[in-house]
Order: sequence, then C-alpha cells, then structure tokens
Amino acid sequence: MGLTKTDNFTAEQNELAAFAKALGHPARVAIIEYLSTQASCVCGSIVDAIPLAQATVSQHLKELKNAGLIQGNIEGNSICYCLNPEKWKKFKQMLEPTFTHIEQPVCC
Amino acid sequence: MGLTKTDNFTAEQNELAAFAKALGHPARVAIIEYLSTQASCVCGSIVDAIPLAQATVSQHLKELKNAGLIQGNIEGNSICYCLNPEKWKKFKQMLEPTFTHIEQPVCC
DNA sequence: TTGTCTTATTGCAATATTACGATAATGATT
DNA sequence: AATCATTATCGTAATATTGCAATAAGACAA
Repeated sequence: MGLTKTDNFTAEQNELAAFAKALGHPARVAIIEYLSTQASCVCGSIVDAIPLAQATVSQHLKELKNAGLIQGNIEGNSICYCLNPEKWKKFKQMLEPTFTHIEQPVCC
Repeated sequence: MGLTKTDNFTAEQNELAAFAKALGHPARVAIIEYLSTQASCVCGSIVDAIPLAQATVSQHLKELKNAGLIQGNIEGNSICYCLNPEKWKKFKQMLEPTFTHIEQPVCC
C-alpha cells in the first residue's frame, strides 16, 4: 500500500505526526538547527550549510513549509526562511503529556 | 533514490531524525499517547486501541522499538510495552534549543 | 500432546520518499 | 534588453513505507 490511513485518527494525532514526519530526516533536522542558531534568518545560505544539492534542499524546505514548521518571506530576489513560532509552540504542547509522563516511575 | 544520505550528517542529527521519523505516523502517535496515559502499561490492548490490523500494529510497534522510544518486556505469554524514559529525555533535550529559540522575536 | 492465546514475520501490492540534473521562473544588475 | 543570481519545479531512478492476509513462533492450559 504505502498509503497512511489518516481517517482512522484524530486531527491532532495527524498534525503531530505531520510535524514529526517533517523533522524525520537529518537534512531537515540540520535546517531547523541552523535556523535555531541564527539571530537573523540568513536564507540562501541554508543551501550552503546543507551537504546536498540545491534542488534537494529546496525540496526539504518545501516539506518543512508544508508542515508549517518554517515560513518563507520574499526579500528582493532571495527568500528569508525562519521558524514558525506558533507551530512550534503547538508541537511542543502536543509532546508535553509524554514528556511529563516519563518523569514518573515506569512499570517495566 | 529513496536512500537518505546519513553520512553527511552528525550522529546527533541522525538520532533526532530517527526519533522524529518514528513518531511521524498517526498510528505511532496514537500508540505513544496510549502509553502516556496508562498508569500501568497494558500491552496486548494496544492492538485493540489502534484501528489497524494486528500485523500492522505489530509493525509500528517494531519501528518504535527500533528507534528506542518504547521497550517491550515479556510477561507470561504476552508482552508489556512501555515508554523508554532515557530516550524520551534525550529526544526532549535535543528539541530544547529550538523550543527556546521560538520564544525570541523572529525576523520575518 | 493438543489446542488456545498472543505476538512476530513473511509475502505481496500500492504508494511515498529521496536525490539530483536539467530547466524554469523571478528579481536585480548592467 | 541581456545577463546574473537565487529559488522552484520537473522528470527520473532507486529505495522505503504502509497495510493486510496468511502463517509462524512462543507460552500456557487442559
């Protein structure tokens, strides 16, 4: 098959899965880390920072944008990418229950 | 291709990506949520809780186990699955820099 | 042992992902 | 207008993922 049965799950579960899936590739992790350490969002330089071809990086940026984890603003003839705080807050918030659960003693 | 170039990235980036990828499916999100709300880890009941065939759920459990996010202990003729606190702490820790970065004003 | 219950594995078919070269599209510069 | 710089898209080949029925493998009970 290869087709995820999203209908069987809640919108929240699908959204959390979409966030996680977007982060589920080392290149996209590297992009997020890069954007997390930039005071200002240097943009075209993402391509230089990621050891993959420009077309491939552009594809990864598109996936992060589709998931909502980053946003891009046109700035002259280049594009300024940066993190989307709202989505990241939601991502964090959805992970909280599990993060707090692991503080308790586990059964096995 | 379809083959992720892990060699180009750090071990940490690959590990974070592996965690995220494991969580990147609504069924696996549902499994984690289920284990996060259980006082004791009821185990075979995961299959009943997830609206997919037993074989498919078993496959998802295997992926979560491979990523280290859950662990399974044999208990009689059934298996007790629960969250792996160590890995979840590492997962959380690796996301922290981004979570804190979004608290600052963004550029675009 | 035989049967039952529980979980894993195998073997598919359908679809998705990854990567890159080539090319297009857009804005800036000359 | 012509060119350059930057980013997106297309086309492609290779590989991965998803889902399930069927089957296997394990522990326990009678």
